[in-house]
Amino acid sequence: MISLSQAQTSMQSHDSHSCSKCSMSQICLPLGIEKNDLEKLEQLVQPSATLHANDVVFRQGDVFSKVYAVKSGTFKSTRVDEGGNEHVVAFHLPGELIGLDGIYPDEYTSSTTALDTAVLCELNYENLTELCGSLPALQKQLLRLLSRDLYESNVTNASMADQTARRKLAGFLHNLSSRYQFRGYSADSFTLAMSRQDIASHLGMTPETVSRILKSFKQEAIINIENRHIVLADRAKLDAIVACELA
Amino acid sequence: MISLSQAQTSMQSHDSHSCSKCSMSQICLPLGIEKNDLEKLEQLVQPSATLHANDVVFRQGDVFSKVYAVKSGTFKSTRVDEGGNEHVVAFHLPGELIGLDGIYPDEYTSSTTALDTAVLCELNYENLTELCGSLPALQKQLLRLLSRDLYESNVTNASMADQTARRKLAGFLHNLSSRYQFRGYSADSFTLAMSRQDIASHLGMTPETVSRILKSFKQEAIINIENRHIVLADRAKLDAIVACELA
DNA sequence: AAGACGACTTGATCTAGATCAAGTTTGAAT
DNA sequence: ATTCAAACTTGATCTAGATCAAGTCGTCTT
Repeated sequence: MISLSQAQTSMQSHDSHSCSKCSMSQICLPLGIEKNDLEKLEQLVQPSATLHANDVVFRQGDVFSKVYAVKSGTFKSTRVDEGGNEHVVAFHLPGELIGLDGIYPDEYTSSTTALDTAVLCELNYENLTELCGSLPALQKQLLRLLSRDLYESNVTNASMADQTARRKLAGFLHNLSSRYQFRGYSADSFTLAMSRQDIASHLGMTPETVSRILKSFKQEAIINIENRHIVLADRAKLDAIVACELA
Repeated sequence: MISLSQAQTSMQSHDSHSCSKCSMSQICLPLGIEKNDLEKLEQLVQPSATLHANDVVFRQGDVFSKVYAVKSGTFKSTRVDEGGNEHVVAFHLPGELIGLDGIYPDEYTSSTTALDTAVLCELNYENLTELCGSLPALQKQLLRLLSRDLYESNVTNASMADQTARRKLAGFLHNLSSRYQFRGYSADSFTLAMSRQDIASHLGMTPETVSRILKSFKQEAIINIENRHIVLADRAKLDAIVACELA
């Protein structure tokens, strides 16, 4: 793993950046902002250099000062709890904000690392909230994105408790698929950026169970999976498992 | 259960209200706002009539328009997932905001009901965000409270996955205790407003397991529990279970 | 191309907690 | 006070998934 200081050094900004040219602008913070106001937001945004798998963005406990928007690539946030167990709290796709749960405690509550080649946009939180004061549309969108994270976290909570491992995993694939589709990628065919171990940790099960259930999904022709490339072959069956209509 | 319309009728506002006189003002939205600005916030706040156990505040799927601050009493939010299973997503204590996860989808994502005698403060969300534009301190606090909810939800997630039922339940009692203490109530002696069933649903286990583990905690002199009144008798042992230092 | 270390899979066994099935207690309503 | 239904407890059994233990495969390094 790359050290924090190394990671930070590697995140020198590129010179040119423009939210208006970014493919995520209709999903990310700029959504709803007038074109002439967009410049003000762009002045706050510091794009990162290209990051690689295992590069660390920030560590749990670091003083909170910035939020990050995913421009491309995938990230995971992991948290070590009071008992010393590490859990994958969330995966982050392009257009999503990272670090918002650090606002309240004024420190990051989880560590975030890149899972593949990725680029971030860095925003100083103080400056962002200040700008929100004069751009109602920006304030609105920031609150919307925070609310979405809260909603996603609550849903994950609900679908993790109780449920069988099959259903959790079906729900996870379904969720990933929707998020890819929302971003204009294929809903049925994508590459998992995370390891089986990461998936297991996120869903509260063991990697062995993840492996066995993916295999059973494949045998039942619900998915086709080859290493980390997955094809959702039978959406109806997958949804039926999520909806508890199928064992 | 009282119907939505009944509940709404029962929530006629009281005439007088003042955040400055509310005992939760240093925990709730008013935190950090100048005294002369506080009036503007107070004009937005509509206090509810006294609510009683099982009164419904809003239902999952209702159009989002208001957020609610708990003035007194306890609430639970429950969500029915795609599979038709109901889960307790969160419990809400005085000074906490309810409904924030409805901002993004523009509808409430869970149903909220009172667990005991309680009073709410109702705030129109549009008016609230508008006021945030002119009161930076209010904007800051709203974002902080949203962030706190996100953090709490993530932690719940992490501590629910994986863990033994003993640890989940110890963590739950620890969390409740901290929140009571933060509000100036006793950290070691309180009454559970929620049923064993609700606790079980929130933690992803069965009521039988909750019952058995509470009994074992009592036998080990970690807690003393009589119906819904609980005394945390051995904080060190409880913390040790949360920290996985004790079976 | 060889080596080596993770990542992943597969199988055998074990157990925490679910499920099923009665009880018992509690507190609200008559 | 009595009744009743819901909340809670207790016990017996069962099972999904954890754990333990070898494997095999993939990919990065040299």
